[in-house]
Amino acid sequence: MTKLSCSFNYDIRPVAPYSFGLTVRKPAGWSLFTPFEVYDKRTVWTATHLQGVLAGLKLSSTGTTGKPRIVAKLFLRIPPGQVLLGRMKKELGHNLGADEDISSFYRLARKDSILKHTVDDLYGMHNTESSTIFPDALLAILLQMTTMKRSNEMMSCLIGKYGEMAEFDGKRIRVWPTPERMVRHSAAELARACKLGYRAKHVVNLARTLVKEGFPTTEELEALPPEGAKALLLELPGIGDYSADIVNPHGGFPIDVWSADIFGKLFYGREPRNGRASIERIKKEGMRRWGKWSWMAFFYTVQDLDSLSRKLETKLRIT
DNA sequence: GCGTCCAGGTCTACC
DNA sequence: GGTAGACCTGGACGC
Repeated sequence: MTKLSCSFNYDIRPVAPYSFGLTVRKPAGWSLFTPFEVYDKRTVWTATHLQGVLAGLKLSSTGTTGKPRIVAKLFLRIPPGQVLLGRMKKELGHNLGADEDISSFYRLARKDSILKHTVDDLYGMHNTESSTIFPDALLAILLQMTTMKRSNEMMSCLIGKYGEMAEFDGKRIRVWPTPERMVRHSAAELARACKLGYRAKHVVNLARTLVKEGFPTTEELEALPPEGAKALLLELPGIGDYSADIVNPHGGFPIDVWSADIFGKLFYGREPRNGRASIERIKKEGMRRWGKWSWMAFFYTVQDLDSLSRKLETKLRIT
């Protein structure tokens, strides 16, 4: 347990439209930084690593979607220097999607027969990300070749046993483990403790690669061309085409068996007979249709399945 | 109760 | 360069 007793208050002014509620607590249940964060009406308590430092966060909205304002309270173990604090604030704003102008995506979406519904339903929702690729990469590995129920069990166990606990503002929030923490453990131990099966060796090998060879941060990957970033991600153990599209901060169109059913119905009016065999075809169609906005299109669609099912009179598989 | 199949992919050996 | 088969685990299903 790490006590974070040093705190700093400041305001974040996101680029409008920005819905705080939809962005920090996404309709499909995707967490902001960790599955163990706590919500209370217009406030979220969460924790993550900023500039490599464990940080507790209390975030509230005092604005509106059209005129957004986030009141942030940052909790740290020891006082940082002014330069480091400034970098952490900037990184947090970026990770919250506060600096992202989504107006171009909205212009495309308004003309699209599927997306026009999603941007009405989820107006102002922004994409969010972590400072390093490790949490998303772990998530992607734990989603592979299993049911959602078991993925969630593996994820909870991994974070519960190996993630650091941040204590601040009367809350205790556990965060995704860092690669440095994971390299202390063997694949056999992880397989036994959290029943990760063959995924355990991917988790350990990935952590070892990141610690030993280093790897660009999310911000550094964003500075590369999208395909260059993806090529680097594909070199990592346990990361294939689908996982790379989840992890890539440029976004991708991460089609797996589950989403192939959904987008198959949306594109062609019916679920593919063989989901796995149709992945390539459906992925190509999504990329053709939405281009550089493919990730945002994917993101908005999967957050809005319930409403889309009703509006398009198409039963979409929620889980 | 037991055997088989398969689930929100990736890797490797083989051709 | 393309592709079949193996890979942990546990729930669903048929018998």
